[in-house]
Amino acid sequence: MKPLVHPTLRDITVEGILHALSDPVRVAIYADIVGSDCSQTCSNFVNIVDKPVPKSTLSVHFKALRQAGLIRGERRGVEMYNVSRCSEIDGRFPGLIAAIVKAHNIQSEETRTPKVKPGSLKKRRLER
Amino acid sequence: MKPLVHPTLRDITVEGILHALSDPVRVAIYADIVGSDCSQTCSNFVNIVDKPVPKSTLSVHFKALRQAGLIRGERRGVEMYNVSRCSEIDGRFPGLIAAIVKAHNIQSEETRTPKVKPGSLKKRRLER
DNA sequence: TTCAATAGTTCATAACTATTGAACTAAGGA
DNA sequence: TCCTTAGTTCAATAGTTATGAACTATTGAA
Repeated sequence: MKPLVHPTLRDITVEGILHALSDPVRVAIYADIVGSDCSQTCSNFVNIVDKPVPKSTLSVHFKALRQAGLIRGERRGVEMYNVSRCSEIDGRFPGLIAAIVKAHNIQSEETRTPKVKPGSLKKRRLER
Repeated sequence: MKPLVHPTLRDITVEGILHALSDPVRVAIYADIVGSDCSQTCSNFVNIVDKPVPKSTLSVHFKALRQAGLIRGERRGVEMYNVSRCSEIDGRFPGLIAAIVKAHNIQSEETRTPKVKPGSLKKRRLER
């Protein structure tokens, strides 16, 4: 099986990070990985949003997060464990990851307990 | 001519912001608008990156920034003036915009004065 | 060693999104 | 009025993404 590729810190770009996290599924996965203190397998995230994410799609999302330099993946047997590279990234772009994850959490919290009357938002965020 | 549409603060999403700023031309335009104290017309940005940006493309990019809620545009005669909505956004997602613009500036600075051997970077950013 | 189960990847294709030249609109002069 | 300038829209094309189906790789059990 092909070895996993991870960009060096220098090859990580702001645009790449923002693009990777501009997808609702990927930002949810990433916020979860950043917030957890142990590494996580792909299939933990099948139900990260309301609708189950197909495993081929999950695989593509994890590849996108790896290639953006946001996570590091390691195969262990049949599974793959993923950890965040946020402390590395923080050395180069201080505060960036924290601000994005915080904003994501604020938004998720709003969606979970909306201040406006439920259903009045045109596009509810977790729908696809 | 069609009136400009701007989302309300509530309708702005983190994903929308990240997507809008995941394009190298748009993030450069936006960082410039945030960093300047007066409003800016579209055509000021034709040479924001090394290669001139066609005006139809610029128009689409400004529409994307407006629809993401990042800027507010106002037609004045034949021109359009644009200002950042960062203080509004900061009320909802504190520190997000500042962190992204700062990271963009760090990256631009690195590219302008590379630590690695000159010429080894694919895309050098020209100064304006 | 063979089989089955499990985790993840690859491929093909369909659906979507982005770029841009050309034609257009609208405003402000001369 | 006609010209110029600023920006928009359209249409063609190029590029990207999502996902079911088929695949590989690893593990454990029989």
